[in-house]
Formats: sequence, C-alpha cells, structure tokens
Amino acid sequence: MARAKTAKPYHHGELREALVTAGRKLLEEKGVRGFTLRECARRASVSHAAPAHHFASIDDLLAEIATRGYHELSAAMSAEARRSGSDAAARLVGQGVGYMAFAAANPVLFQLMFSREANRSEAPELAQAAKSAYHLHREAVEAVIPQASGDVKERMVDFAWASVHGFITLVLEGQLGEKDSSRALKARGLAALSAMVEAVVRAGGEP
Amino acid sequence: MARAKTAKPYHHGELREALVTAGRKLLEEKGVRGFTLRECARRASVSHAAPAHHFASIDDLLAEIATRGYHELSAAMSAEARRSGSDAAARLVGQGVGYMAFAAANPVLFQLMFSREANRSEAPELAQAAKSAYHLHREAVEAVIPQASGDVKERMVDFAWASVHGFITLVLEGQLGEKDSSRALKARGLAALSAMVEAVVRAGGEP
DNA sequence: GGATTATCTATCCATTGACAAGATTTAGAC
DNA sequence: GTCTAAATCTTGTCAATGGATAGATAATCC
Repeated sequence: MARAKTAKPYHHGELREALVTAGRKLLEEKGVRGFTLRECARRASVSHAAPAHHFASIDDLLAEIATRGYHELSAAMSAEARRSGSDAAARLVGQGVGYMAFAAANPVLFQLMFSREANRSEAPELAQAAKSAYHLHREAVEAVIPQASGDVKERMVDFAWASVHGFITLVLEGQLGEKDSSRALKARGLAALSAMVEAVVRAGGEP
Repeated sequence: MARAKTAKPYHHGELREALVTAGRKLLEEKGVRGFTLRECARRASVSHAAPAHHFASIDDLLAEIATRGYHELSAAMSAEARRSGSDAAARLVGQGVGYMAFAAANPVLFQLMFSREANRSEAPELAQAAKSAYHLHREAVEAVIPQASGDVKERMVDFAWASVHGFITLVLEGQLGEKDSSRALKARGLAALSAMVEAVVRAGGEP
C-alpha cells in the first residue's frame, strides 16, 4: 500500500538505528542512571514496547551503544595517527590525541564503555570492538620500540595506555584542572602524552 | 521506656550508618544501575520511606558512600606510604600500591567515585574528600622532585596520577590482562608504577 | 493472491523514587 | 516529673519504569 512519506507509518523502518541514536543522545544528557528504554522509545516516536523486538533488554541497548563507541574510538585513533606522518613516536602521540578527543567529545559514552555497566550483557561484539581498539594501541606502542623484548613491550603497552586513559578519565571527572580552560587542558594532555612517549622510548632503548 | 535490646525498637538508632553500609554492599553486588533505595531500606530492616529522613534523594546516599570511599582511599594511600619508609620515590610507589589495592578491593565503589553519577548532587563534602586524596598524591610526587620547577612538578603530578589511575581502571574493567592471575596483574601494576616513578625522577632531574 | 513472518500497539504487573499523613519515640523546657 | 516540640519511622499513595503477553498491522516470500 502506497503511503505518503509524511504520514507516520505503522512500521518505523529503522527503529534499531533510531533507538541507538536517541539512546546515545539521552545518555549524554542524563547519564547512565537517567537512561531509560521508554524515553528512547519516546524520542523515536514509538510505543514503549517496540524496542523489545530489537533489544532483549535495556542492557542490550547499552551494550550496542558502547560497541559503536568502541568502533568510533578506533576510527578516531586511526585518523589522528594517519595525520601524524610516519614517525612511530609521533603516531603514538597522535593516536593518544585521537583517543582523548573522542573521550572529550563523548564523556558519558566513554565512561559507559569503560564501566561495568556496559559489560553486564557480555555481548561478544562488545568485547571484540574493545579488543580491536586495544590492538591499534598495542601496535602503535610496539612500533616505537621494535627492538625491545616482549616483556618490555608488554609493560610499555600497559603503561602507555594507562597514562592516556588515566589522564582523560581524570579530566572528564573534573579531578584534574577543573578551573583550566579547555585550551590549557589540551596542553596538559599533550605534556602527559610527551612524558609517556619519552618513557616508552627510553625503556625500549635500554634492552 | 526500657525495652529489651533484642526486640526491634521503633527507632533504628543508627539508620544512617546502616544505610551506608548496606548501600555499599548492594553497590558492589548489583552495580550502580542495580542500586535502589528500597533495597537499602530492606537490608536495614526498615520501611521503604525511612531513608528519606537521612538522605534527601538516592543521589544523596550515593554521594555519601562515594565521600566515605575517598576517605578510605586516602587512608589506604597514607598507610601504604608509611610502610614504605622515608625514601620519596619508594613512598610514591607505595602510595600507588595503596591506591590500586583500594580500587581492587572495591571495584564498583571506585568506579562510582570517579564517575559523573557521584557528582550529580554536587555535595561539597564529596569534593573536599576528593581534593584531600589529590593533595596526598601531589605532595608525594613533589617530594620526589623537590628541585624541579613548578611547571614540571605540575605536569608530573598529572602524569603520575594518570598512570596509576589509568592502569587500575583498565584492569578493573577487564581491558588489561583479563586472563592473568591476580598475582601476575599485581606484578604488571608494579611495573607500571616503576616506569612512572622513573619517568618522574628523570623529568625532575633535568630542569 | 495467500500465508508466514517481522514489526509495532495496547494492556498488564511488579518495582522504583518521592511525597503525604499518621504513629511512636526522644529530647528539651519548665 | 510532666508536657510539649522535634525527630524518627510506618503506612498509603502516585506517576514512571522494565519486562511480558496478546493482538493489530505491514512486509515478504511462495
């Protein structure tokens, strides 16, 4: 039956996408505790029971949102690394910048991704997406110290990620430089990145 | 009126304490989203409306729990630093160990403390408690590089905290070494701490 | 075209946070 | 000691939530 596109059809057509989009916005607005399935449904102009056909539970929707967050995070890291040229150290810094920029642009989503709330559904795609971001980082670190031992590499992968993740996490929560301008914070972030890369280079150069 | 202590009195007597204790346990069991005021009341053997007299809202209770978490975190940091002797670098490592140990022992509480959920009530005591843990850390870092410039000190305070916080955060979320034994993870944590302190010392020694 | 399947709506239920009003206890004024 | 005011707790209620079920509607496959 042909129906005017302006009239609201019985079937939404892209409800899954609409729910993810609405949910993500709601998440940034209200936080994890303020996140409700029914509000997502409302924003998608659909009955409150409709989401059940696309997501088994509210945790499923959160997991899906987190999974896409990891994909975007990976993309942001790769893009910024590509912009940083071919020098391995510069690329590692660039990837860190991409990481922090994504987190700053999506603070609540970022916290969700790295919180126990996202993993309650134990979705395999979520774990996979997280792993793939991890491997991006791992390769970038190893490229800086290709001659180092496996042990040193592993420790530096830990260390480098911890530095980047820790810094932006603390900033997002307001623990670091709450009174600083965003410009000053960015400088502090770059300083932390430099200190990290320097430490990695030094540790790798002394086998 | 004298009443046998075994009989349940109309007044609880220490309901506030009981709610905080029950809430903290519930938090570790069910996570932030599974945390409910009514379940706290049930565990304190009290009617569902009783908590309202001690906490204006559920966020208030969460803020109180987070505040106490910061106090315990500070205590754990101080205690471990004291056990580490007088050498500034060793004390910084020790404080980091205390930090990580607290987080590992109270994973959900730790995530609550460092999440936007805790700060929604904007309780001044919460901010104060967080600040005081921050100052412990700041002093420990500055003691390692007393001769460094203010700028370098500040950057190293950022960097050191980011390393410690980032590492334990990633471990708690299962992103780092999920298949490792707790013993192996502890070793990796110590390695990250060593790398951090080494970087701080080096940065401070080259003014 | 007809039947099967996917998608959405309409109801229903137990649970939640918050509020209101009443019961009980404690603490303070005298 | 007594009497009152305040603090504490209970019961009852409300709108909102997540989840489940049954039925309506549309799309797809044959």
